Amino acid sequence: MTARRGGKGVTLKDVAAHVGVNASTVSRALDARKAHLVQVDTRLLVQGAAKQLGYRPDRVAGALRRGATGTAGVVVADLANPFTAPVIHGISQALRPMQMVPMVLETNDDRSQLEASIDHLLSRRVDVVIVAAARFDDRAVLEDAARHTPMILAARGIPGCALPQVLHDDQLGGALAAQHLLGLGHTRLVELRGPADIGNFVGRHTGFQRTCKAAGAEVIVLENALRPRLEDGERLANVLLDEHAGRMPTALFAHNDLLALGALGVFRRRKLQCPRDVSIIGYNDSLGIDQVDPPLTSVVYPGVEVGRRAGELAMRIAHGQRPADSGVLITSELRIRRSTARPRRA
Amino acid sequence: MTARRGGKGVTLKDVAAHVGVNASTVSRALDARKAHLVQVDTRLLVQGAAKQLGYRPDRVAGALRRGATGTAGVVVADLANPFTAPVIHGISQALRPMQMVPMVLETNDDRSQLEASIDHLLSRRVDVVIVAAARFDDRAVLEDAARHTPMILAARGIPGCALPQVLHDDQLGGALAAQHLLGLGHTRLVELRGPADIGNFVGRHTGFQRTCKAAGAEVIVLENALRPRLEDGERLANVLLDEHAGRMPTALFAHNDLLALGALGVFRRRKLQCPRDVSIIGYNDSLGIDQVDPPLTSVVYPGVEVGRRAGELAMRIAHGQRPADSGVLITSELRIRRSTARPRRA
DNA sequence: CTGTTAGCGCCTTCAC
DNA sequence: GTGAAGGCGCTAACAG
Repeated sequence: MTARRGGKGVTLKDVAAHVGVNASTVSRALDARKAHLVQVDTRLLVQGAAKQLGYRPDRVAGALRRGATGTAGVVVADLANPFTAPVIHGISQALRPMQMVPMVLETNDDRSQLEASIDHLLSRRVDVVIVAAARFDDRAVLEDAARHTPMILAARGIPGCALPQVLHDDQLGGALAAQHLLGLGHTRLVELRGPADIGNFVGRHTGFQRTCKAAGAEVIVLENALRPRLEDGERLANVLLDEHAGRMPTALFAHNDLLALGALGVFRRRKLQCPRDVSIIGYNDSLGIDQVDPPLTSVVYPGVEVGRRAGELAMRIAHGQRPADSGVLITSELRIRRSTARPRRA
Repeated sequence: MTARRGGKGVTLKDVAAHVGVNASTVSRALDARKAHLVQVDTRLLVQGAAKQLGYRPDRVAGALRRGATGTAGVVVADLANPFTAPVIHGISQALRPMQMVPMVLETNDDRSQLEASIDHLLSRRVDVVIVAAARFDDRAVLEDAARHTPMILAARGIPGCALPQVLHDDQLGGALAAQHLLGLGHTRLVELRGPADIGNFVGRHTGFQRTCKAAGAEVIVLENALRPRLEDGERLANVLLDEHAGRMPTALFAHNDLLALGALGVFRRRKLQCPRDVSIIGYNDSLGIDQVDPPLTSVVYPGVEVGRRAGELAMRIAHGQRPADSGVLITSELRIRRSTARPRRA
């Protein structure tokens, strides 16, 4: 079927020679945008020969010539975090119709890996970079890189950053969580906070804190999680039980479902029932979280939507349209399940 | 800090002009493998100038010249499936030290999208392709593509395929599941099978079936899931309850955790208790599956390991070492939790 | 409509 | 140890 020459690929020249025309003609005949410049019968001839010889355009050479590679960089913190995959999935959805391909790199929330990733991507001349791994102190690095290649922030924002940002409204999410718990009658609450240099967690905290304050409720302050994972949820829950035993809160807002699950496990082991003794509310509405015991109330994180919108914005930018809306906030909603209830009579 | 010229990037020539040497010298001075060919002081001069001007090598041009792009294609079925992320994570771990960058494409288990993905990747001249989305009838397409660019199969195998394969031992996994259930005393079982043209599910089925047969146990045959997701688990569980009400099995082996969770939900709604009325065993040992009610017994799928091994093999191949071991099987283990128990007295 | 020419930025001979 | 030249495969600009 597909032919091959001496170990190397078939080039435009080969096709041209085979048909007996010039390489430029082949180039034009095979480019949808220019095919009309070529006489119908030669075009057909060329297309036939191309298929017969198994010609596949070399987009590396094309990219060098044109200055556009048809690739987008995607920088994420951690692929293993269940929060990440939907975002990439959304980005991927937006790229496909534009025939763009993502290069996906992980930072592990490490600054030098972020820099290395950006370096790789810019060296490979991606047309645009989507950063879903930003921490506050990465701002200078990112803004600097953006002077060479357009960049946008997705999923994780940096306040005041000059780059376009496509974010979820974490502040609203935090407020929704607070409203729900306050509405149930809780007056002493606690937060399991994610790292303080990641916008999402700051937003969730701000929204939650502000809403609780306004209602005159008490919020116990715990240290932030180092990484918002199961183990840190366990650690913080133990701290809470050990150091605040006298004044246990009746409700807990975890900045993500993993932290919530960690806490839930510790509570169970230490004989506290949810929601009887503590109501728990998570964040992300992760897959399967409704099958947990008890099914977890959680703020929906619309990861696919965030990714898709970021991807769409990136595509517009890559194609030279610098759009007016240099910021998108995607709204939240709360999925109420059985892990939250009225507090027991005090 | 970083400089820029009239909207374009800094090139080798710019650095050369700045130092007053030839571009070849700059090229050599900045290439670790050739730097020794350059006098120490000119080398330092060049390196200084490069940094000062903010020179960043153009790997697109380099790739054209050298014939290697330093990129690997990664083809997955579905990024939103929790099974996928760990595999990519593992691949990513293997690529990083080799300074290679993955281009990640999704097929949605659709043949034409698989072909389009491969086309994209080969056009962009990736050095190697890792396919983690293979279905049995993709064999010809994949083997054909492999004549142009080295390809390997990861996570999902095709029996008898000529490409190197890095797989998990699904047959062992199915056997482990069966042994566990048989050991508990179950004699009438059922399988929630994934699609029949995906190697993993065929392997799980074979291992399970064979082990049950050898023990003389009865396995109820249900149609395969169309997609191994929650909804299909629900659908098949309903089919089971509606059509096999008279002879309900006491144990269920789901080909993945999502199918298991779907079935679990239906059973609960229809007043069957797990594990009292039905034992359930899943596959993948997904994150958080131990927090479900009841905590799910599951066969571990070592996705990160599979990805890492596949990535390592791909790296060796990309660097020209065609290795002897054209197949790797990664072992399984069972995580026993509370969703499986002895059957009730019949 | 088609051919010719001239690079895109880099790296690898081959000279010196 | 360094420079000059050529070309990877493609496409845009300019002729004809």
